[in-house]
Amino acid sequence: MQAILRALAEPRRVAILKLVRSRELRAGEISRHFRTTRPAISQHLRVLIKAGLLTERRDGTRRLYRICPEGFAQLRSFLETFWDEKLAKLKSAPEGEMTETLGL
Amino acid sequence: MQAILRALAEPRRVAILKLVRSRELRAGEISRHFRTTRPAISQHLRVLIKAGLLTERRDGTRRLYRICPEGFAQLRSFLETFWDEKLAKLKSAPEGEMTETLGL
DNA sequence: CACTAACGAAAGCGTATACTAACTTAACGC
DNA sequence: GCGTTAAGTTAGTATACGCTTTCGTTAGTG
Repeated sequence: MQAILRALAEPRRVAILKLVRSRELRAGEISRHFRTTRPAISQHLRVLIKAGLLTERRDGTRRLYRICPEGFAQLRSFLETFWDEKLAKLKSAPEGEMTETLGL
Repeated sequence: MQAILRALAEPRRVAILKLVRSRELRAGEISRHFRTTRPAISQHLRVLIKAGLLTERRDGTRRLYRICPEGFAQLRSFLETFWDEKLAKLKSAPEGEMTETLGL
């Protein structure tokens, strides 16, 4: 979960996701939308893929990128516990990251 | 928007939000749930407030913290454009952060 | 008015991370 | 096979960010 949130913390990565939101795009097309260098975008693409928000598909020498709905589904269900407090109380009784709490 | 996403990138800040999700808590109570020092948590609280995910209320020498639904509402509508692509195409025709695109 | 409790603010420090520059790899056309 | 196009990988570097320590502030309590 944290990987997803960390990935979205970078404005450029969000912008990339917006680009590929509606249609599949090639790496070159994506990087051409930004003023940074191509390797910089390439690194952002790795982060997004690792987070599960993006998928890569190879076509010859080209690489095509597309939104990965699974990652967003995960994010969605995670965030739903915040705008629905009743749900939250049910879902997180033992609470994942609470290993730190009450504890050591 | 980026402030919200940046705020959520830190695991401890997410944990804090989980704590105050159901009930209002004092600063001391919150920091007692973690092994870090109190100022560290205080800084996280500032970030969350600035992002609009948390609200502060003073009661004498105490400070009480509570989830701020407005911030989550903002986040929600932002993310909805990702799991509903039809919506995305309508909403972001000129596209906010696209100042960088096509452009220089 | 001291004294303590409950905090936040400021400064300093170490690490994580996003960038650039150079290099490498893989597929295609001739 | 050789060059070109399309892309990722690998250092290296500069800045951002989170943590700790110390100090400051405000409100209760005798």
